[in-house]
Amino acid sequence: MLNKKKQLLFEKQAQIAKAIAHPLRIAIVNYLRNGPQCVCDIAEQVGSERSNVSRHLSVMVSAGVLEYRKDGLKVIYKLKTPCILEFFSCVTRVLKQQARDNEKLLKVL
Amino acid sequence: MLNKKKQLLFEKQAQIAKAIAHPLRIAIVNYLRNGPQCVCDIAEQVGSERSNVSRHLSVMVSAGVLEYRKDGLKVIYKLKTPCILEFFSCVTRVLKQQARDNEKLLKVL
DNA sequence: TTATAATATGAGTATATAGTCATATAGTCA
DNA sequence: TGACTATATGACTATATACTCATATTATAA
Repeated sequence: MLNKKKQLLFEKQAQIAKAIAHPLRIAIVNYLRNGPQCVCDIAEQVGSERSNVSRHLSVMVSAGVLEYRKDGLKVIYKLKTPCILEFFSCVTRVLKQQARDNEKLLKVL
Repeated sequence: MLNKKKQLLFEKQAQIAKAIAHPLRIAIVNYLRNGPQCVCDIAEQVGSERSNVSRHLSVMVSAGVLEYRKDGLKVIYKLKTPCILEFFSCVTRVLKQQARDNEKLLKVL
């Protein structure tokens, strides 16, 4: 059985993972590779309502993945911990492995 | 706006992120660092019902994060793409940053 | 064959999350 | 000031996810 400390750590880690575990949020993180962007441009880029994007952004801020600054009317969001991007290189490896597996399966059929 | 290909990629990536975005699943992945384990031992370790653990395991298998082999009555699960573990080193960095931020905040109060 | 054990899964409930619309808030500028 | 713009949020609905219990499936071994 796990102790309380470990459980708390796993919950925190899960919160961060959850913060990026959504197609729209991944699209946002991906867009922010190019540098800081306002909500309106992000919404335009990912093709969703501003109110919806605003919510997704605040989830990622709470999780510590993004940070923002205000600039006049606009609010500019940016990646806080760019190591998040490393995660995607692993994810890509997983996807490539899946593709190879599917290929093998196809040959057997 | 995003094209269809990108959207599909982001959905796949989100599926993988979702597969580990849960405290129990993180506990499982963490336990599997030590090597392959059966459902009963995993359930014991993480402190949850076997049926529940079994479901979590199958989610991670579908996402390509885990794989399994049968051994008599037991089913042995293991990490398929250990690079998933790298994700946690980033997550740890995020958490440390949060801790630093909180410290700063405390000093201001 | 029968009893037992490990695992998986259907069905149900409870909870969490996403998305939309309307509205509030705050900054800009004529 | 008043009109306008960007963003955030409350309230709601729809959907997804987690968990539990009962049951099915599969393998083992007496």
